[in-house]
Amino acid sequence: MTTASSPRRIGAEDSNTRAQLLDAAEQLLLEEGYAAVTSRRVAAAAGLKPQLVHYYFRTMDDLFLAVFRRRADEGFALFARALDEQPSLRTIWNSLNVGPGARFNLEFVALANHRKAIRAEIASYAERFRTLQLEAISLILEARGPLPDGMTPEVVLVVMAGVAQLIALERPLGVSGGHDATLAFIERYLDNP
Amino acid sequence: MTTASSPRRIGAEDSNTRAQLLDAAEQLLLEEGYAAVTSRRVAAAAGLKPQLVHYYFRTMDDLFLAVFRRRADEGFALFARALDEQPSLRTIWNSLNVGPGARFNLEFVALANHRKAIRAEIASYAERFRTLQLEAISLILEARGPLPDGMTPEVVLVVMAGVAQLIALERPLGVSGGHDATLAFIERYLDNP
DNA sequence: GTCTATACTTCGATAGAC
DNA sequence: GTCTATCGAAGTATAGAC
Repeated sequence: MTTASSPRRIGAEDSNTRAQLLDAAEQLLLEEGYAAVTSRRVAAAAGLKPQLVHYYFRTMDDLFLAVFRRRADEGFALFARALDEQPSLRTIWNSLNVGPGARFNLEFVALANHRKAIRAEIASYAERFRTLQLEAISLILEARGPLPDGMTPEVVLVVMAGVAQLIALERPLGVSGGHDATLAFIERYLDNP
Repeated sequence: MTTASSPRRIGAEDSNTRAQLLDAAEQLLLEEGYAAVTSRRVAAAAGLKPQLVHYYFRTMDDLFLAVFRRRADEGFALFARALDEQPSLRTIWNSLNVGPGARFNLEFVALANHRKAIRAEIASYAERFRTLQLEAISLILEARGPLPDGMTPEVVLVVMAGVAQLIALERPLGVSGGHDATLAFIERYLDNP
């Protein structure tokens, strides 16, 4: 998890305290945005001293990366398993951050805009995830028969992902124009090829 | 622009210095994210003293709001005018932040997640914009003839907005899977009812 | 292996000088 | 009407004590 060879010592990866810090950082990120994830605030939320953050994570970037990886690995595994059990359009739709994971995403993308290390990690994860989704949706749509002209599986995936993300971004703001109608439209498509 | 009655004095709204600060803040926001927009960095970018930020904007929130409003008002006016000249699906598609305005949007939405005053402003703007878009797209689609079952003008608008936003978010990260195919699909739809 | 004392930098904001 | 001197709080990070 540490970025490079460093003279300073770093806490054990399986430490309980470390996990508490990760939890606190994740919650802060979701509730108040990445700018609120500071060493002091993370520590305070975990009931620990600020310096401990730097003991377990050499830099704040290391902390952000650890938070991201934990969620990403979990999300990837969950999706792969769901796909294995039930390879349907609905499983793919459910994987598209309609829930709380979307705000998480938003914060990381915003963060990635000005932190190189984080950008690389997010991009790599997003590519892997999209590839897996694309393979799955191609098989599923193929079984349904031919698609309208120009509408490839890629297009269906990007449209679903876009709609899911737009709604996830707007809903917390209280903007909801057109959401219900679009969700209904997608529901119908999921059920009915 | 100031939030409330305050004992402290605030610089004139048409001041040249003030405009320079707004420009600097906007550029920083786009290039480095909202967390980089601090009084000191804004001032440095404008070649001015940090305290001037607080002279022209009582709080940093006031500065953010001023930056947002300037762009939002301009965007709204541009769109209304474009719509008047050429009321087409393409005009609506072009208004959906495919360009540089998207990152701007992203930063503000992220910012809105933890600043009440900003959230209210953005939500109100988004609603107004969406309403105008919806009126326009309804007229345009009506003229094209009946839509497929369940696909209302709202749905078309949300889908287009979602795709535009997804691409705008992913492109700077270097993620591009499915973008080209989807853009081609939309192009075809814009031209060809 | 785990945590604390501490250095140094940058932040937002105000009061008051020109 | 415009800008400067300055404060107190918060930020990241390191070296070293238990």
